Amino acid sequence: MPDRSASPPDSPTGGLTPKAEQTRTQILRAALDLFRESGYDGTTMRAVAKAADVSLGNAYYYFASKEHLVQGFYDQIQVDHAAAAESALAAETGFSGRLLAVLDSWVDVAAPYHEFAGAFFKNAAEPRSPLSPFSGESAAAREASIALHRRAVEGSDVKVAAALRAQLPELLWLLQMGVVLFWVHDDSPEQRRTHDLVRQIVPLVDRLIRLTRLPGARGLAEDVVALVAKVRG
Amino acid sequence: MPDRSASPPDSPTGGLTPKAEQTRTQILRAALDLFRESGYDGTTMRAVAKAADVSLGNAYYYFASKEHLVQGFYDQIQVDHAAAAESALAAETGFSGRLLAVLDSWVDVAAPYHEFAGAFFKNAAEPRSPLSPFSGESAAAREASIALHRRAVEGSDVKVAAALRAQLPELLWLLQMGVVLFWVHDDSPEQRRTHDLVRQIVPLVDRLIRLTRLPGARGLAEDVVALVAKVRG
DNA sequence: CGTCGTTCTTGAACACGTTCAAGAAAGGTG
DNA sequence: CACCTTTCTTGAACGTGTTCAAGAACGACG
Repeated sequence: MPDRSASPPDSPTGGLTPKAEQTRTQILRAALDLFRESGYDGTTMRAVAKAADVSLGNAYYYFASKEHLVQGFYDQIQVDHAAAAESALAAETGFSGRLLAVLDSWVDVAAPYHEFAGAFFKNAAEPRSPLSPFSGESAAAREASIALHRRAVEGSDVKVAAALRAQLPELLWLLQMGVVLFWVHDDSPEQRRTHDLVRQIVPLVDRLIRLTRLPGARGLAEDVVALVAKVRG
Repeated sequence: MPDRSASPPDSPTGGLTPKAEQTRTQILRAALDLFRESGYDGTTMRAVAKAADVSLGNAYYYFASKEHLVQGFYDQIQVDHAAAAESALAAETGFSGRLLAVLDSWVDVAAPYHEFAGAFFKNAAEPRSPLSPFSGESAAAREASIALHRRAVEGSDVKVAAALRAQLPELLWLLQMGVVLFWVHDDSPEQRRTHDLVRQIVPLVDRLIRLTRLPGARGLAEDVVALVAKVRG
């Protein structure tokens, strides 16, 4: 009796895949090409299968759904962002500059996918979707992104209230999610408005963080941290 | 020659509808009932049409798509919220209490739709969707919601930096959007965690606002307002 | 080699959202 | 009343994402 719930390699480079891992990447590559070319809705699973030289059913053997193909896009952009941010970070020592480096490099890296991203962004917003940035399936990418912000913080000179320090990278990641939300809605050419937003908001964040060391604000900062900690669980 | 782009009453209670407006509400009512009962994905347009005693094609004559049926849900919940918040506001004079009244009453009013909301929330997140809270089609509901927050601010004793005062209702509306985002992802029974979030974040916001009058923070507040103003355009 | 269990592959079939050509009612206008 | 235009109504048909029963290919063990 064949396994009813035929679950193939589920993770990007899942543990269990002999050599037909190649077929998987073949499908994924075809999908990303078509997504880029015709957008998400404009790309049919039949077209993906044909471009990858497999049958329709076979595509579904490797990817549980069309949405799952998008996870490949996530992984790709995350890797690209990590590389771009890393080289931008090398040139900056101030906190402000380093945060700007991380945020701005994301906007640059994501630029080619802007139109396509708008079309499938809705899927990411669905709570139960594996594509949600808060989902368990996205944990790896999320952690990697938070780690990037941690590097931005730790490599800098920023003085921050002790209680806040540990949580800061996660809060900055949240800020980045906000930037992404804005970016997706940004119709301006070259996403100039998102660039402007980033450039203006970074010094504000910088000042806000330094403010947390003032007597009147420290307690507030601690409460914010406590709130985030409680709410995250 | 019949009008090719057969556009029927587009707005909720659009100007031009003789008496067959009744058919429209009939369909809408059937849809909302089914949505509540079986969720968004579990409800088919065929089922809606049958429940409303019209043909499938006729449902599409009145509503351009399944998503457009959801606008009815939006309108309903906004009206309910306005009423609930109004009565809650009557009992509160402090800013903190008034803000809590507005946010908490939303969570209460929306509770019956929590499961259903999660299923279609993705549509609202799509930039080009008319259901997006930032879209032109949602402008009316958005304005009404902002007006509610304006009432919360103006009826209270809060002292806020002048520059911030005008923008505050809009910022609070943004805060509410954040609460909605959290609510949609909230799996806890009765959405207890969202209630906790609201109850904890309100005093924080209260303190944060009062802080904007301190010398060290006032400039920052003004810059935030300037940023929001620029970014909104 | 033969046999069995697992992994992989296939295309037909299903249910759905949506479109469309065709026509029925309804509402003037003479 | 007859005629025409506009509004409304219909169900078949299309293309889509997804499922499924059936079997091919493969690998291990005797």
